[in-house]
Amino acid sequence: MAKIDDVARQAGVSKGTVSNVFSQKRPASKQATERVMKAARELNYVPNHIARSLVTKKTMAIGLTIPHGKFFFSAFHNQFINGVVLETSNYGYRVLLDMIPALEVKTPSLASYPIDGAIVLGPEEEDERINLLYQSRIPFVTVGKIINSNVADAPMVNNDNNQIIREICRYLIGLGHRDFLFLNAGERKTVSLERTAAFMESLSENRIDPQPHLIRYKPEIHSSEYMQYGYDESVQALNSPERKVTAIIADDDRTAFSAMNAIKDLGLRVPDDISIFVICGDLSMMNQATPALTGMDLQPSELGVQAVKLLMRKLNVLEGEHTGNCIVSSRIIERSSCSSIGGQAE
Amino acid sequence: MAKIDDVARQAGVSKGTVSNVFSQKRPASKQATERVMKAARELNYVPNHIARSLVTKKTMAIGLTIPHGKFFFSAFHNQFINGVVLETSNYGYRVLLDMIPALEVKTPSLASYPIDGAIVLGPEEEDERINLLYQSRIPFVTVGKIINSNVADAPMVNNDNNQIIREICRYLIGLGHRDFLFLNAGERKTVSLERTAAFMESLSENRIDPQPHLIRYKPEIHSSEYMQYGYDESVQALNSPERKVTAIIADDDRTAFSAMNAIKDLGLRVPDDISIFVICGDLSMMNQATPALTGMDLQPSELGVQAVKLLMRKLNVLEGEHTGNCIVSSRIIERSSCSSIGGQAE
DNA sequence: CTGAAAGCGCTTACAG
DNA sequence: CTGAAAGCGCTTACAG
Repeated sequence: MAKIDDVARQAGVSKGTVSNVFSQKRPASKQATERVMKAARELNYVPNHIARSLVTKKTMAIGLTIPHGKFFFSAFHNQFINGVVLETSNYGYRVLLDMIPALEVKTPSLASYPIDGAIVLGPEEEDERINLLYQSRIPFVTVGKIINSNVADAPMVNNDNNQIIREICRYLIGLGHRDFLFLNAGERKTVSLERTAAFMESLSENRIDPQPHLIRYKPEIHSSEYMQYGYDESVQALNSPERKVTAIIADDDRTAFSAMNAIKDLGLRVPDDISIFVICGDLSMMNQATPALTGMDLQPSELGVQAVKLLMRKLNVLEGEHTGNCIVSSRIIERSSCSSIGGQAE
Repeated sequence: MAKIDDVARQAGVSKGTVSNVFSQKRPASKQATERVMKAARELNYVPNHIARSLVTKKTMAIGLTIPHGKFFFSAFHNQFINGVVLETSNYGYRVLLDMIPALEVKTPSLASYPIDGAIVLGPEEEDERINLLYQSRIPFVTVGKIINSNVADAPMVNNDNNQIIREICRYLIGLGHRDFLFLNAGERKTVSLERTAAFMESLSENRIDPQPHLIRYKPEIHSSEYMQYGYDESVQALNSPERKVTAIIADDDRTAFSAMNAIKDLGLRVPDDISIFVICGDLSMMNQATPALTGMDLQPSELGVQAVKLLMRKLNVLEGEHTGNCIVSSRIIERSSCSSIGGQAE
């Protein structure tokens, strides 16, 4: 590959001038520009991204650090990433998919992260990703709250999880439900903690005895086992002789689907016997189930867009103050999987 | 951030020795290693990835170039990317999500791609991504055939699209169907060309008149309009008075779902009136529809894994010959959305 | 096993 | 607007 010296020589200018033409950071005369471009074309020259990065200290990439382990994207992640990629490209940046801890293990000779900033998806308690990023002095934003960490000043984009759970409870309790199976997200996810707290509060405000053993957490599992969680937990909760559960709140669409399968296998019906509410699922998929699933619209794609904006602001790529956190709104999409306790469809 | 000179000074060794300790490319004495590590710890030193890249000419990242435009991941892409990310991390590499043309437009001061190799997802006819990559001399593999390009020697991973369409036709024709609506992928995708060719051949081998206007191609659209394609095309094909279509072959799950909605709205039933076959969809989602959808299992995750392996072999990271192309097997998952033409469930 | 020195391919004050 | 030169932070023959 041709390098800047080759172009400079062929165009009869200095390296600095070639640099100016390509970086556009300093003006170049029309004449010089033309000669440089001509030479560059002839030599098939393109500036070396790495060499440029070394001196500018910018990689023009942001990291998207996804949880490690046998991780599989859900529809939510999917849409979130869509939002991130689309918005990121608006600033001329790229997205580096990063499974930091997994990489650490495999690569004894670690090195700095070749990114200008990072988005941390789904923070957990004592999240190593956050500590790593903090130590590396890489600016980052989180999608979800940081809990139990000495790092607490990172901008955050989030849904209003407290509000969301309260709305769900109000809706379901309004239908007469008092006994819930809550199929929450992973146990260490801070979103789960937020939800559980709000759930307990909502119940006690409504003078309902919270039953901690009916709040379950998604294990860290492989995609193929994914459907098993909702199924097994549902069977266990619904199958006992003293069963009282009349409504299931499911973290995502898959969990809800597998719960539906369990309900069906137990000879029960949705929503006549059991209502199902999905917190974060793909709306078009949920609409395709029978009955169509009621749930929240969390706007995952918008979460991604806002996360990028926040980060770009922190990187001074986007102008404007650090408005701090950003809460993306959500609303209930009512379909047919929840009915009043009498069995009467809503 | 501390740099290599700082560590060398503090440890009382040369830069070269510090480098050896971290890169592990040359042996270092136990003593030197310890002193370097101690100094590094004290100074919080980590090698600068960019500086290293500049001299080694390796970025330790591969690009995943996804189609540009208002692109949204499907469940297929989702699983594919999962396979890519997981496998890539096995070699200590990272994945850079790239929407090349989109970036070009936004970034007048273009630069070389900071990647060691690339995976091109869903090649199209005269695909600019492929030309760009080829010009840049970046090794790449494609997921799908390259057609109508001067670049033809890139390793490829693919499903056997010809075989797949033939199997589908055999299956459906075996059920008595002779009039199909084929809701294919995007018009410029080479996979669509492969499928269409195989479809036409299968029909004529069975003495069925191919009806080109019943082969439709997915427009390049936004996620929210995505469901519209299958719906509109289905309505148009099924609504005409002289309708004969009895089976729909749908590219993906969303298209199939929207077709189902259309069928329902027209007062028809699946599979009694219309059979639906999904080529590339999320199997668990398809299982959740009513009726559960019959379709192919294309193993998207495995496609991703094999694409990475092929690329790693080309980059000499993975040993072994360039076995050339890799065809990932597929099979029909029979559920309840296809029945024999008489209306009798299969 | 280790050190001194050159070099990877750019950008950027500095001077003009 | 342009050039000469220093420097970004590493790795790597080369010599020992």
